[in-house]
Amino acid sequence: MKKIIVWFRKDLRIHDHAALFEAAQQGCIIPVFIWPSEQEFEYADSIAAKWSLHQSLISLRQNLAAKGIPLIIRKGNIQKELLQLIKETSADAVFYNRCYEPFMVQSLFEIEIQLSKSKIEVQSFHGNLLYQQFNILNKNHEPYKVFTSYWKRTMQEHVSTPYAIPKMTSTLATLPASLEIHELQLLSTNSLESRLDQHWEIGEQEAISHWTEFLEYGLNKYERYKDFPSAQATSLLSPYLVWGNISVKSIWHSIQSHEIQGPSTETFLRQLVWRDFAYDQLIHFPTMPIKPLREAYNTFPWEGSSSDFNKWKLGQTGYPLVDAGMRELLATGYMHNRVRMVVASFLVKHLLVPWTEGSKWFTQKLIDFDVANNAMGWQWTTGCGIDSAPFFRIFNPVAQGKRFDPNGDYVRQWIPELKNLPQKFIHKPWEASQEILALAHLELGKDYPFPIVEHNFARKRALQAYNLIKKA
DNA sequence: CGAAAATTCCG
DNA sequence: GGAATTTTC
Repeated sequence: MKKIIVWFRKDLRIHDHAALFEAAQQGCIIPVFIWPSEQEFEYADSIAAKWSLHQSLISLRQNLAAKGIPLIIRKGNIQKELLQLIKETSADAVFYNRCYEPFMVQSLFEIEIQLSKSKIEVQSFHGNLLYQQFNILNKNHEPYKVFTSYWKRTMQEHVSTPYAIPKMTSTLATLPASLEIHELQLLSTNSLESRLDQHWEIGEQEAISHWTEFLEYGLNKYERYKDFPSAQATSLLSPYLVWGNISVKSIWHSIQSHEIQGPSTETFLRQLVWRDFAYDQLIHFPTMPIKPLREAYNTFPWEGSSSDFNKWKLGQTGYPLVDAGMRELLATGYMHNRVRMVVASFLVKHLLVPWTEGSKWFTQKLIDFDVANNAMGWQWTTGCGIDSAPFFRIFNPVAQGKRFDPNGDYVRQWIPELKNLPQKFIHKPWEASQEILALAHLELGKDYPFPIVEHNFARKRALQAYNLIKKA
């Protein structure tokens, strides 16, 4: 019987897993996970996402063990470890679902050369996105540069039917060596990250039950409330999509077959397609995580100070909505999407700190950190990306607060020192009179900072900086 | 006529 | 997002 290594990477599940299903049909399977030791691996510094990887591996190992299949875990150079494993198990084939992280693509290029030399069968499958991106090109056979066109095009594509959980057999008499999950050292000893377990339950079953509940009770409210951070109306699916606890194709199909359809359905599907669009960009522009797609931005006169950057990180900018978001991130590894846009815009445009610095902070802190989404998000905000917000669209943090957190509930949740301020001043405490501040037991400059930069000044300064590269 | 609302422009 | 311009009543 053919022995097939199923190489798990960002698809840590047993449902709708193309490589696992096909391998199980064709032979006996050897499931493998390898944590790359190279610093170039995009998730090497992702403290929060590594925590969720740890949980995801526990879940995958249990789900496979329940079927009598052991998961082999390794750490090191993936090419070396894979070749070693093939030797140890005398495997005939390697099956895997395609991943698009530049590090993985580069490593795979070398691995496939090695494997073809040693006559090992290699099969890759479509599994982690809705659509096969190399099929999605515009009429000039170029990648799409506008989301709406991309969306219209993908709406005409078929999303392949999810795979069932396969019957699996393992006939290995002796198991190759495997590390214990904790030996991957994915858990940080940092006190902030060790509190992630108070906010999240990560795993395949958790992902599915979470999604089922959202589909039943949350989706119909999505359109109306998704932009209000205090409404908790988003799906909170992103942490489960990073390591593939749940299959995005399964999500898509469960929405299609759901009896209740409404305006929320399309809005939600668009969000899933944005994720595909991010990967489409990453596939065509692998430098996207570190280089602006619009070249003029290579000479942008960034001048932000490290002290401002630190205040941003800690949620001490003096703008309540910005600070609430940054504190939510520190406390939970998560931030509402609307607020992500506001804090990112503030860092880049009000503080003139390079977007790559903000991107690094998100890389470390976000539980749902994903290379493609994060790079697209920062380039979108900065204005240097594909179909991005133009640079001159500079979010006013006070106006955004009034619009999306009208009662100030979100601000009060994450900035307790402001909790007694009346609604009128919750997004601009510096305008409150001494009397009102006293009543709210708030001393500005002591309990909560004055704004580190004035909005209109910062706005003009940003536009001036932009004018310098605009001519180029 | 003037104020307010809608549209357009910038990328 | 915000300023400038045009349309509406």
